[in-house]
Amino acid sequence: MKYTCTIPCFDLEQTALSGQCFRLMPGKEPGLWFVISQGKLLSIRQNDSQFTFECEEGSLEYWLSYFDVSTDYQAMIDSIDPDDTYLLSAAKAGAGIRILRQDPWEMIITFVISQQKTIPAIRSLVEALCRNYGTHIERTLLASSKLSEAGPSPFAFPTPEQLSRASLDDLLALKLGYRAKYIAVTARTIASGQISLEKIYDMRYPQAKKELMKLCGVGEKVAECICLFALHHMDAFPIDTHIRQVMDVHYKRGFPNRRYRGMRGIMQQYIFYYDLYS
DNA sequence: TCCCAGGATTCAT
DNA sequence: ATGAATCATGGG
Repeated sequence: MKYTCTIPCFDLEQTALSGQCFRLMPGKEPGLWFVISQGKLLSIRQNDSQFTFECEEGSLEYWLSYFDVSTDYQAMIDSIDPDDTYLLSAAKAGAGIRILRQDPWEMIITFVISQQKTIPAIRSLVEALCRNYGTHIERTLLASSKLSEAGPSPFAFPTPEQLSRASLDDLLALKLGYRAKYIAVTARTIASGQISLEKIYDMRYPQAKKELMKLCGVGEKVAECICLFALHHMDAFPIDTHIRQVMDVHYKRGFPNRRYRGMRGIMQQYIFYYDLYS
Protein backbone atom coordinates (compact mmCIF):
# COMPACT_ATOMS: atom_id res chain seq x y z
CA MET A 1 0.00 0.00 0.00
CA LYS A 2 1.02 3.62 -0.50
CA TYR A 3 0.52 6.57 1.80
CA THR A 4 1.61 10.16 1.22
CA CYS A 5 1.80 12.92 3.81
CA THR A 6 3.71 16.02 4.79
CA ILE A 7 6.15 15.85 7.72
CA PRO A 8 8.01 18.94 8.90
CA CYS A 9 11.51 18.74 10.41
CA PHE A 10 12.27 15.41 8.80
CA ASP A 11 15.16 14.52 6.53
CA LEU A 12 15.93 10.88 5.78
CA GLU A 13 19.58 11.42 4.98
CA GLN A 14 20.24 13.35 8.19
CA THR A 15 18.39 10.75 10.21
CA ALA A 16 20.32 7.94 8.52
CA LEU A 17 23.65 9.70 9.12
CA SER A 18 22.83 10.48 12.74
CA GLY A 19 24.07 7.05 13.78
CA GLN A 20 20.97 5.75 15.54
CA CYS A 21 19.70 3.47 12.76
CA PHE A 22 22.03 1.29 10.71
CA ARG A 23 19.50 -0.29 8.37
CA LEU A 24 18.03 2.89 6.88
CA MET A 25 19.81 2.98 3.53
CA PRO A 26 19.38 4.73 0.17
CA GLY A 27 17.73 3.05 -2.84
CA LYS A 28 18.64 3.40 -6.48
CA GLU A 29 17.03 6.81 -6.97
CA PRO A 30 17.61 10.11 -5.16
CA GLY A 31 15.16 10.59 -2.30
CA LEU A 32 14.37 6.88 -2.15
CA TRP A 33 15.23 4.96 1.01
CA PHE A 34 14.67 1.50 2.45
CA VAL A 35 14.57 0.23 5.98
CA ILE A 36 13.87 -3.16 7.56
CA SER A 37 12.65 -3.44 11.14
CA GLN A 38 10.92 -6.29 12.96
CA GLY A 39 10.96 -8.21 9.69
CA LYS A 40 8.93 -5.50 7.95
CA LEU A 41 10.24 -3.77 4.83
CA LEU A 42 9.48 -0.13 4.05
CA SER A 43 10.32 1.97 1.04
CA ILE A 44 10.03 5.67 1.70
CA ARG A 45 10.45 8.50 -0.77
CA GLN A 46 11.17 12.10 0.19
CA ASN A 47 10.40 15.21 -1.81
CA ASP A 48 11.21 18.16 0.45
CA SER A 49 8.72 17.78 3.30
CA GLN A 50 6.49 15.34 1.44
CA PHE A 51 6.91 11.64 2.10
CA THR A 52 5.46 8.58 0.43
CA PHE A 53 5.42 5.36 2.45
CA GLU A 54 5.12 2.03 0.68
CA CYS A 55 4.67 -1.03 2.87
CA GLU A 56 2.57 -4.08 3.57
CA GLU A 57 -1.08 -3.64 4.44
CA GLY A 58 -1.43 -3.16 8.16
CA SER A 59 2.10 -1.98 8.93
CA LEU A 60 1.65 1.69 8.11
CA GLU A 61 0.80 2.51 11.70
CA TYR A 62 4.05 0.86 12.79
CA TRP A 63 6.11 2.97 10.41
CA LEU A 64 4.41 6.24 11.31
CA SER A 65 5.21 5.50 14.93
CA TYR A 66 8.71 4.36 13.95
CA PHE A 67 9.50 7.78 12.49
CA ASP A 68 7.71 9.61 15.31
CA VAL A 69 5.72 11.62 12.76
CA SER A 70 3.26 13.11 15.26
CA THR A 71 5.89 14.83 17.40
CA ASP A 72 6.56 18.54 16.92
CA TYR A 73 10.33 18.82 16.56
CA GLN A 74 10.19 22.48 15.52
CA ALA A 75 8.78 23.32 18.95
CA MET A 76 11.79 21.67 20.58
CA ILE A 77 14.19 23.55 18.34
CA ASP A 78 12.36 26.79 19.14
CA SER A 79 12.85 26.21 22.86
CA ILE A 80 16.64 26.29 22.60
CA ASP A 81 18.34 29.00 24.67
CA PRO A 82 18.89 31.93 22.26
CA ASP A 83 22.22 32.60 23.96
CA ASP A 84 23.49 29.07 23.29
CA THR A 85 24.99 29.70 19.86
CA TYR A 86 26.60 26.28 19.70
CA LEU A 87 23.36 24.37 20.27
CA LEU A 88 21.50 26.68 17.89
CA SER A 89 24.03 25.94 15.16
CA ALA A 90 23.92 22.22 15.88
CA ALA A 91 20.11 22.11 15.75
CA LYS A 92 20.07 24.12 12.54
CA ALA A 93 22.52 21.69 10.94
CA GLY A 94 20.55 18.62 12.01
CA ALA A 95 16.99 19.94 12.03
CA GLY A 96 15.82 16.97 9.97
CA ILE A 97 16.89 14.37 12.53
CA ARG A 98 14.13 12.46 14.33
CA ILE A 99 14.40 10.10 17.27
CA LEU A 100 13.14 6.78 15.95
CA ARG A 101 11.16 4.09 17.76
CA GLN A 102 13.30 1.11 16.89
CA ASP A 103 13.12 -2.45 18.14
CA PRO A 104 14.71 -2.84 21.61
CA TRP A 105 16.37 -6.16 20.85
CA GLU A 106 17.86 -4.83 17.62
CA MET A 107 19.21 -1.79 19.43
CA ILE A 108 20.74 -3.89 22.20
CA ILE A 109 22.82 -5.95 19.78
CA THR A 110 23.55 -3.04 17.46
CA PHE A 111 24.97 -0.89 20.23
CA VAL A 112 26.84 -3.73 21.88
CA ILE A 113 28.56 -4.02 18.50
CA SER A 114 29.07 -0.26 18.29
CA GLN A 115 31.71 -0.01 20.99
CA GLN A 116 35.15 0.90 19.64
CA LYS A 117 33.87 0.77 16.05
CA THR A 118 33.30 3.37 13.35
CA ILE A 119 29.80 3.88 11.99
CA PRO A 120 30.57 2.16 8.64
CA ALA A 121 32.06 -0.80 10.51
CA ILE A 122 28.97 -1.06 12.73
CA ARG A 123 26.73 -1.03 9.69
CA SER A 124 28.62 -3.80 7.93
CA LEU A 125 28.66 -5.98 11.06
CA VAL A 126 24.91 -5.55 11.54
CA GLU A 127 24.34 -6.55 7.91
CA ALA A 128 26.56 -9.59 8.42
CA LEU A 129 24.47 -10.70 11.38
CA CYS A 130 21.26 -10.26 9.38
CA ARG A 131 22.55 -12.16 6.34
CA ASN A 132 23.89 -15.03 8.43
CA TYR A 133 21.18 -15.47 11.05
CA GLY A 134 18.12 -13.42 10.04
CA THR A 135 15.01 -14.58 8.22
CA HIS A 136 15.07 -13.96 4.49
CA ILE A 137 12.45 -11.52 3.28
CA GLU A 138 10.31 -12.80 0.41
CA ARG A 139 11.35 -11.94 -3.10
CA THR A 140 7.76 -11.11 -4.10
CA LEU A 141 7.75 -8.34 -1.56
CA LEU A 142 11.06 -7.02 -2.79
CA ALA A 143 10.17 -7.34 -6.47
CA SER A 144 8.32 -4.05 -6.58
CA SER A 145 10.96 -2.21 -4.63
CA LYS A 146 14.06 -0.64 -6.07
CA LEU A 147 16.57 -1.85 -3.58
CA SER A 148 20.07 -0.87 -4.56
CA GLU A 149 23.07 -3.03 -3.85
CA ALA A 150 24.03 -0.50 -1.22
CA GLY A 151 20.66 -0.84 0.50
CA PRO A 152 19.87 -3.18 3.36
CA SER A 153 20.30 -6.84 2.49
CA PRO A 154 16.88 -8.55 2.34
CA PHE A 155 17.08 -10.18 5.76
CA ALA A 156 15.36 -9.40 9.02
CA PHE A 157 17.45 -8.73 12.08
CA PRO A 158 17.94 -12.12 13.79
CA THR A 159 15.67 -12.83 16.75
CA PRO A 160 17.17 -13.67 20.16
CA GLU A 161 16.41 -17.34 19.44
CA GLN A 162 18.09 -17.25 16.03
CA LEU A 163 21.14 -15.46 17.37
CA SER A 164 21.46 -17.73 20.39
CA ARG A 165 21.87 -20.67 18.00
CA ALA A 166 25.15 -19.15 16.81
CA SER A 167 28.21 -20.55 18.51
CA LEU A 168 30.93 -18.32 19.86
CA ASP A 169 33.22 -19.47 17.08
CA ASP A 170 30.58 -18.62 14.47
CA LEU A 171 30.37 -15.09 15.81
CA LEU A 172 34.14 -14.76 16.02
CA ALA A 173 34.29 -15.71 12.35
CA LEU A 174 32.22 -12.62 11.56
CA LYS A 175 35.06 -10.49 12.97
CA LEU A 176 33.05 -9.28 15.94
CA GLY A 177 36.20 -9.49 18.05
CA TYR A 178 35.75 -9.37 21.80
CA ARG A 179 32.08 -8.38 21.29
CA ALA A 180 31.31 -11.91 20.10
CA LYS A 181 31.16 -13.17 23.66
CA TYR A 182 28.92 -10.28 24.74
CA ILE A 183 26.49 -11.08 21.93
CA ALA A 184 26.48 -14.82 22.58
CA VAL A 185 25.78 -14.31 26.28
CA THR A 186 23.19 -11.56 25.79
CA ALA A 187 21.30 -13.54 23.15
CA ARG A 188 20.98 -16.44 25.57
CA THR A 189 20.00 -14.18 28.44
CA ILE A 190 17.11 -12.74 26.42
CA ALA A 191 16.09 -15.96 24.66
CA SER A 192 15.84 -17.78 27.98
CA GLY A 193 13.61 -15.08 29.41
CA GLN A 194 16.06 -14.45 32.23
CA ILE A 195 15.66 -10.77 31.43
CA SER A 196 12.35 -9.68 29.91
CA LEU A 197 12.32 -7.03 27.21
CA GLU A 198 8.56 -6.73 27.65
CA LYS A 199 9.04 -5.73 31.28
CA ILE A 200 11.77 -3.28 30.35
CA TYR A 201 9.46 -1.78 27.77
CA ASP A 202 6.97 -0.90 30.51
CA MET A 203 9.58 0.60 32.85
CA ARG A 204 10.35 4.26 33.29
CA TYR A 205 13.67 5.58 32.03
CA PRO A 206 15.88 5.19 35.13
CA GLN A 207 14.73 1.66 35.92
CA ALA A 208 14.88 0.57 32.28
CA LYS A 209 18.46 1.83 32.06
CA LYS A 210 19.39 0.00 35.25
CA GLU A 211 17.85 -3.26 34.00
CA LEU A 212 19.54 -3.00 30.60
CA MET A 213 22.92 -2.59 32.28
CA LYS A 214 22.54 -6.10 33.71
CA LEU A 215 23.13 -7.43 30.19
CA CYS A 216 26.62 -8.57 29.27
CA GLY A 217 28.35 -5.92 27.20
CA VAL A 218 25.85 -3.19 28.08
CA GLY A 219 27.35 -0.35 30.09
CA GLU A 220 25.98 3.10 30.79
CA LYS A 221 26.52 4.58 27.32
CA VAL A 222 24.99 1.65 25.44
CA ALA A 223 22.06 1.55 27.87
CA GLU A 224 21.41 5.23 27.17
CA CYS A 225 21.42 4.53 23.43
CA ILE A 226 18.85 1.74 23.85
CA CYS A 227 16.68 3.95 26.05
CA LEU A 228 16.75 6.75 23.48
CA PHE A 229 16.64 4.93 20.14
CA ALA A 230 14.26 2.09 21.06
CA LEU A 231 12.32 2.98 24.20
CA HIS A 232 11.97 6.62 23.16
CA HIS A 233 12.98 7.95 26.57
CA MET A 234 13.65 11.50 25.40
CA ASP A 235 15.72 12.35 28.47
CA ALA A 236 18.34 9.72 27.70
CA PHE A 237 21.67 11.35 26.88
CA PRO A 238 24.36 8.95 25.65
CA ILE A 239 27.85 10.31 26.32
CA ASP A 240 30.42 8.91 23.92
CA THR A 241 33.84 10.18 22.89
CA HIS A 242 32.34 12.87 20.63
CA ILE A 243 29.84 14.18 23.17
CA ARG A 244 32.48 14.10 25.90
CA GLN A 245 34.77 16.26 23.82
CA VAL A 246 31.99 18.75 23.06
CA MET A 247 31.04 18.90 26.74
CA ASP A 248 34.65 19.66 27.67
CA VAL A 249 34.81 22.53 25.20
CA HIS A 250 31.30 24.05 25.16
CA TYR A 251 29.65 22.89 28.40
CA LYS A 252 32.38 22.93 31.02
CA ARG A 253 29.76 23.52 33.73
CA GLY A 254 27.66 20.64 32.44
CA PHE A 255 24.86 20.42 29.92
CA PRO A 256 21.78 22.44 31.00
CA ASN A 257 19.65 19.41 31.81
CA ARG A 258 16.86 21.28 33.57
CA ARG A 259 16.10 23.49 30.61
CA TYR A 260 15.91 20.59 28.15
CA ARG A 261 13.96 18.12 30.25
CA GLY A 262 11.88 15.91 27.97
CA MET A 263 14.09 16.68 24.97
CA ARG A 264 17.65 16.00 26.10
CA GLY A 265 17.89 13.11 23.66
CA ILE A 266 17.22 15.07 20.51
CA MET A 267 19.64 17.79 21.65
CA GLN A 268 22.26 15.07 22.08
CA GLN A 269 21.61 13.94 18.53
CA TYR A 270 21.92 17.47 17.14
CA ILE A 271 25.28 17.81 18.91
CA PHE A 272 26.52 14.39 17.82
CA TYR A 273 25.59 14.97 14.20
CA TYR A 274 27.06 18.49 14.19
CA ASP A 275 30.31 17.35 15.76
CA LEU A 276 30.62 14.44 13.33
CA TYR A 277 29.85 16.19 10.04
CA SER A 278 30.95 19.83 10.33
C1' DT B 1 54.20 1.29 13.04
C1' DC B 2 51.09 3.89 15.66
C1' DC B 3 46.64 5.54 16.80
C1' DC B 4 41.78 5.69 17.22
C1' DA B 5 36.92 4.13 16.66
C1' DG B 6 29.27 6.16 19.35
C1' DG B 7 33.03 1.29 25.52
C1' DA B 8 32.69 -2.55 28.82
C1' DT B 9 34.83 -5.53 31.97
C1' DT B 10 38.15 -6.71 35.23
C1' DC B 11 41.24 -5.83 38.68
C1' DA B 12 43.79 -2.64 41.19
C1' DT B 13 43.76 0.95 44.99
C1' DA C 1 33.84 4.64 44.39
C1' DT C 2 37.60 6.01 40.90
C1' DG C 3 41.71 4.49 37.57
C1' DA C 4 44.48 1.72 34.61
C1' DA C 5 44.96 -2.47 31.80
C1' DT C 6 42.82 -5.33 28.64
C1' DC C 7 39.95 -6.62 25.09
C1' DA C 8 39.74 -7.66 18.54
C1' DT C 9 39.54 -5.59 14.26
C1' DG C 10 40.03 -2.25 10.44
C1' DG C 11 41.36 2.06 8.58
C1' DG C 12 43.86 6.48 8.61
